[in-house]
Amino acid sequence: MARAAGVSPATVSRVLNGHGTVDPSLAKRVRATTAKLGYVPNAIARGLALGTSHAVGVVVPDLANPFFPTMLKGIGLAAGTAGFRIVVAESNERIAEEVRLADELARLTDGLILCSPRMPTAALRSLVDRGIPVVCTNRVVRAPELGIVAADWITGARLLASHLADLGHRKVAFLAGPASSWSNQQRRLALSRFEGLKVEVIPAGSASADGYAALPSALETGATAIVAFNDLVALGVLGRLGELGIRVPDDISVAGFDDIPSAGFLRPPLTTLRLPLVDLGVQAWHVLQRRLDKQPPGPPVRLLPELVVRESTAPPAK
Amino acid sequence: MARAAGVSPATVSRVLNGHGTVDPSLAKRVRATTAKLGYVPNAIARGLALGTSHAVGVVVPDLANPFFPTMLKGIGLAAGTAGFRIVVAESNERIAEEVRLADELARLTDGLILCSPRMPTAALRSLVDRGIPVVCTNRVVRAPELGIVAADWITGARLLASHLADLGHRKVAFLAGPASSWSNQQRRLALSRFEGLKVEVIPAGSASADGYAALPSALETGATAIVAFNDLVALGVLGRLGELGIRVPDDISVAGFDDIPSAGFLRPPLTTLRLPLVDLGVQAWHVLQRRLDKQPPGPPVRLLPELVVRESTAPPAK
DNA sequence: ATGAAAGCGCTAACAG
DNA sequence: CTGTTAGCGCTTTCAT
Repeated sequence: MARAAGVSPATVSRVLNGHGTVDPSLAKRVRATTAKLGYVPNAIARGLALGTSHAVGVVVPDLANPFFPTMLKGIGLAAGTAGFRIVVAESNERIAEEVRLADELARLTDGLILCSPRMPTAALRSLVDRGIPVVCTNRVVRAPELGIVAADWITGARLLASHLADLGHRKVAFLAGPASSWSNQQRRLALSRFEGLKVEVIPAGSASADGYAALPSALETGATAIVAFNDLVALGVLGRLGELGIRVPDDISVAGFDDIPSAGFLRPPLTTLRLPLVDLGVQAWHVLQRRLDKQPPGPPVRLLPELVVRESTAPPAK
Repeated sequence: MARAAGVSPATVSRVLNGHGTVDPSLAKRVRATTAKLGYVPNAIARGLALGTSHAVGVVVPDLANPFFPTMLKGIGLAAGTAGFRIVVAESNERIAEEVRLADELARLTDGLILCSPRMPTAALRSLVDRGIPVVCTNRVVRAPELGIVAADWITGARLLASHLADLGHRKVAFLAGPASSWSNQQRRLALSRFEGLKVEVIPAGSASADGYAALPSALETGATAIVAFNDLVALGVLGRLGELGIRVPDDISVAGFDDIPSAGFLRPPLTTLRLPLVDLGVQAWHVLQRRLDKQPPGPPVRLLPELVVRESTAPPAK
């Protein structure tokens, strides 16, 4: 390339990166040549020389849950503005896979955003101790150099519990998500501790099929309302309920978490806790950027979910 | 690292990559040292030296549509087995963005998988002409070195049309997707050409909100069945219909395309055309792998969708 | 079987 | 303002 334009590689680098200063006529010649040859700098070589890939790794448990893609939009948006690209990997909710991916991405990129990670705290710490800039979303872990951006599910779940209690419910079934999920623990805890509501915890999972499968057990508890770990699980619940001819909210109330895009279009529209997901992604990027700049991550960012009351919750039947 | 183990870098490289042959005792020492230091080879430098990144880029129009994540699972699975990583980017249905991303990823990776690309054929050809291994899913473009993996929507849509006609429907409304979408064109074409079914085409889009918004126009046509561009759009339709108190399938039938994971959990469960998405992803990888090995892509792979009849379709009311 | 040396494509420091 | 030089961290001939 340099030869084709009759200049040195350094000059090419200068005009392409807008550093130093170059004689306009030379610059023009270089640009003309790059255009003619369709030349594009090799990002790998550039990364090696600069010691930075201008890419960050993002690992998510499950892309099929709209929760994560929505957050990715936010991360991608903010990172793109700063000239960074994101590399996303999916762990399929498997912890070992998650650790492996984080490790691998760390070698390849400048930093990591771990979304709702399920890995042990020690593994998380080890990443940080290796000097890798990492931010963790939806999980709070005490570690000085770890960035944290998480929802305040305790307050959020209390909002929901209080909505249900106000409606007159006294006993609710909570269809729990993955045990290793911090969000799940928080939601369960807040619900259980709420005064005036008896909550039965039924193990379910994070997918619609899990909700579908767990519904009968929830029914057996005699609860008048069902709170699902997330909207996907609630969707499965709604499906099974419809199949059984049990009406929502007349016979039983149902609520979820996350407010995925479909939540408002279901029949009945789902009452749920909305998290500003795009914003959450943007914030995660900003915290990471601070770490990339060798600055401390700053205090944990906590986002408050908003209760979205739709038609799936109502006073109990009797 | 090499010094720490008291050997040359070449030897380290040999034991880590299992190439050449090294004295077992040396190999052991190297391995011990790598373990102690927690040393991991720098993927970037490795990429430069090898001339390959062992990564492929995947660009999708919209991660929020479960269609794409599901396919990504397939690609990731197959690619991972072959020691490749995938880098995914989202174009948000914007054509210019899509072209830019493809371009950028091409510099960074060894090959490209473009999912349902909306870019002009010329742009697609330009990528191929630059010698980049690329495979295109859900779009058929004649170009010798371009790999193609696509659904046979013509046959698929005919399956659906015939199901509807057999039920007794004579007039259906098709809520069309993005005009630049090949799938949309194919589906619309096959439907329109079907004998014995009058189809009214209503512009909608690819998201639930588009279905929700377009429903009134569809109703005005007096159609007894609505076919949505995809399941997400159908979801919006179902939501609006419920809101209006119009019963499905008693008053009107609804069908979609794709069979996203929620389709079976909706009320009523949605009749739709299922594509083996994970398999589609796996196939896309295999075709790309052939190109990475400098082989021709082979003939276009066509997958036949399967009609999944659930409860959202029934004979027309009157 | 092993080490020394060259080079992947680029950028940054240093001369001129 | 521009070319020359060195080097990013690794792999791979080529000698030994």
